[in-house]
Amino acid sequence: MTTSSPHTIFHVDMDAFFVSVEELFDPSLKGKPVVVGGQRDERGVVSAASYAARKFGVHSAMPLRTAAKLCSQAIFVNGHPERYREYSAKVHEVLGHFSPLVEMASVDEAYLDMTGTERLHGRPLRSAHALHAAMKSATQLNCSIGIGTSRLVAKVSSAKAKPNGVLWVLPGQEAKFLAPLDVGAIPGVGKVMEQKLHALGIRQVGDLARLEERDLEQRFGKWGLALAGKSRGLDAGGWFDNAVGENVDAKSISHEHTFNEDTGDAERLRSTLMRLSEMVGRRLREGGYFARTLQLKLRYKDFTTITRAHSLEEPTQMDHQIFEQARRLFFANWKAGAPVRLLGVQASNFESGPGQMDLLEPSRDARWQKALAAADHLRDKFGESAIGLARGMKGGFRERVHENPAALPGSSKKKNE
DNA sequence: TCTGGGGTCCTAGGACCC
DNA sequence: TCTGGGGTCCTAGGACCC
Repeated sequence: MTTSSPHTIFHVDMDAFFVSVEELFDPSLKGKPVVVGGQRDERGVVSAASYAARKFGVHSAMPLRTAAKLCSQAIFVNGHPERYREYSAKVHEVLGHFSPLVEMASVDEAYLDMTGTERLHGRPLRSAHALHAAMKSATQLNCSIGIGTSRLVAKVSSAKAKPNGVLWVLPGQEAKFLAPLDVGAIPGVGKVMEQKLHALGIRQVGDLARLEERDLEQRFGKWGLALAGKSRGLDAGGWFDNAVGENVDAKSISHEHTFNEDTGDAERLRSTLMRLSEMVGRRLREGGYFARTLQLKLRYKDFTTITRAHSLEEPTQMDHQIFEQARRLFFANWKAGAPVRLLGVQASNFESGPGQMDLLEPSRDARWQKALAAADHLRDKFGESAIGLARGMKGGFRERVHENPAALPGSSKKKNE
């Protein structure tokens, strides 16, 4: 982003989104300590907590069982991803009335480039309040809005505006606004980086801004350089540099599953890999992606986790090819019989289309494509359980797919909700 | 406390080629 | 004979985000 004529960026963040949506479906939840993400005795983490629950120390990403201990009277609610998608679409629609440049950063937050909309919508604070009101009347949901000259400043200020507020950081005031905040407030600075900075006596963003760029680069490489810019309110590094609304293609598609209880049952593990492979294949076909690299993820009881990848000669989007690699990688690396906590399958390294078809048997791939298209169609029509391409499921057993809100990107928030 | 699921980006080492 | 260095691809792991 250039400095010549400052951009006006809005960051719109829905307040306690999952909880608020659940309240619309069950108004009796209002005002109570509510935890969304699963039941109190389940393996899993909190996707969202109501403000009443947060008073007990419950927060996103915390194990459900811990939340139950902290707040025994909390009401535990399973997530409903389809509801969140539905409301996310409503949110998106409202935002579209305010700027053509809207970018949903996750289900419950978005960036808007409001540069040059003043003639239509008025000054930033005025349009933000109009947006806030329009959001409430269209969705019955509260949001908070941060306004700044960069994504970074808009995002940090929306966090400061919570709950249900609007905050505008005037052009030129970015460094002053950020200076007193803890370094952990900078998006991209997590626990590890925060500790490293604290160890150097750097606690606030202002401390960071006073350092020489070169020193930061020497100590932290590329990321150090970006950090120097961020401390002054600039969008530096990675995704932040993209223009708002710019379409970015997916880089990977993955599915993973944590078992309710660890299992060393080879047949069960195999059938889970099959199901995950089908889910990945399905999404590849929906998106029109062909993947060259397939990766297996394996987590044991003690949480040690390995990933093993393999790149194919020709990219694929077909279930059986994905499964073939996942299965091979699994049985080549699994300590046979060892209890497994999690399995995952990931596709990446996308290319635009399939390469050479099988010359010896040109009809083979085509037949598969056709069969899969038909299966996808049936699933669309009758639901996920209508059909399984899973062959050789001797146990006759499939792990049940249970709808978890966390399956949505942007489902939990470690901070700043 | 006992740790989900779906992503992105970065680093680092080794293979391989020139 | 000993010893380069750059570039690219692949793989593994980890920090971080929502």
